[in-house]
Amino acid sequence: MSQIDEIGRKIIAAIQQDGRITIQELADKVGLSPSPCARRVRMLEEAGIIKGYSAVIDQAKVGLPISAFASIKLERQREEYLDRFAQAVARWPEVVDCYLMTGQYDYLMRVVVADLAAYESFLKTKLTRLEGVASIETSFALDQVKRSEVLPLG
Amino acid sequence: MSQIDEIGRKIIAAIQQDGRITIQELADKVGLSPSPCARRVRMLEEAGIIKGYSAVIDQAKVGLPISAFASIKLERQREEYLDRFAQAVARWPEVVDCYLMTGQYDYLMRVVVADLAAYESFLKTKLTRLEGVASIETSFALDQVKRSEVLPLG
DNA sequence: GTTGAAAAAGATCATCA
DNA sequence: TGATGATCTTTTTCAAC
Repeated sequence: MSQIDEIGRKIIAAIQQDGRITIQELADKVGLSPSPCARRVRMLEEAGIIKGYSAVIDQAKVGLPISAFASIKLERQREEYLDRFAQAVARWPEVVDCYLMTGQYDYLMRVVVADLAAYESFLKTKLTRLEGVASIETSFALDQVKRSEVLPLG
Repeated sequence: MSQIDEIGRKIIAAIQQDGRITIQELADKVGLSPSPCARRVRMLEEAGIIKGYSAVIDQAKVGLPISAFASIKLERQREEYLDRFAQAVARWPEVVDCYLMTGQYDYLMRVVVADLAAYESFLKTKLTRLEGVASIETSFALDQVKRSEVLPLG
């Protein structure tokens, strides 16, 4: 399963950097001929290692300059609350990332919005209305210092 | 610049969901014929709205199950420190996301590693060695509840 | 795993409305 | 800005090595 060899790592690295690289270029880059290279990519897709492909969009340029980080505590970590929370989060498009955390908070989420008013609205009409939410603490990002699409393989 | 019309928004939404969608399919989906659709995609690329394309990789399946969130305070928010910090972060592949923040911390970063030992090593050999870092607080993600590649456009 | 060739699919470009 | 059709590139699939 996670028995990925040197060539597999090279493919994953290259395909993260350019999700639209052609099989020929990729084959060159990893030192393979096109056929086995294509076969390997297909295997990575079928294994779920490559989950999909996406265009990387400039948030600010599409009118969404704000990333708000909300740290959330639930009243109790009851299974029921956790499930409901996950379902709600899945429905809300503003929430682009959400993690179940160790430590003093239960969740950390990144919320992408156009302005503070939109964040206010997200809080009032969605997050605070969810049952079981005990507290919310928000920090705002002033600037994105780094965003890498490439995982640190070997 | 951010004068994106309905079709532009549809293109951006669709191309985030599938970064390898063909121009034909995309054209169908947004109600255009292939040529003008391709022209629009190229314009979005040239405007930097589409920054690139990437394969979405399953972190856990490539042996990187841990996301650590480090909140960092600098000694002083001197320009010099900020620049150096940004440069260091750019060099470290473990740091996949990093934001300059409002509030009690200066930075929030997500660090992707194979295990706690690797995070320890990241702290010891890299982060704590950087001049100007006053404090580091880490929380670990137990689970990824959501990760969306799609921004909440209109 | 490699090579090479043929068929199918997609992208691109000039041109016209 | 959008549509159409010709051309070129790329991908895929297949054989044989």
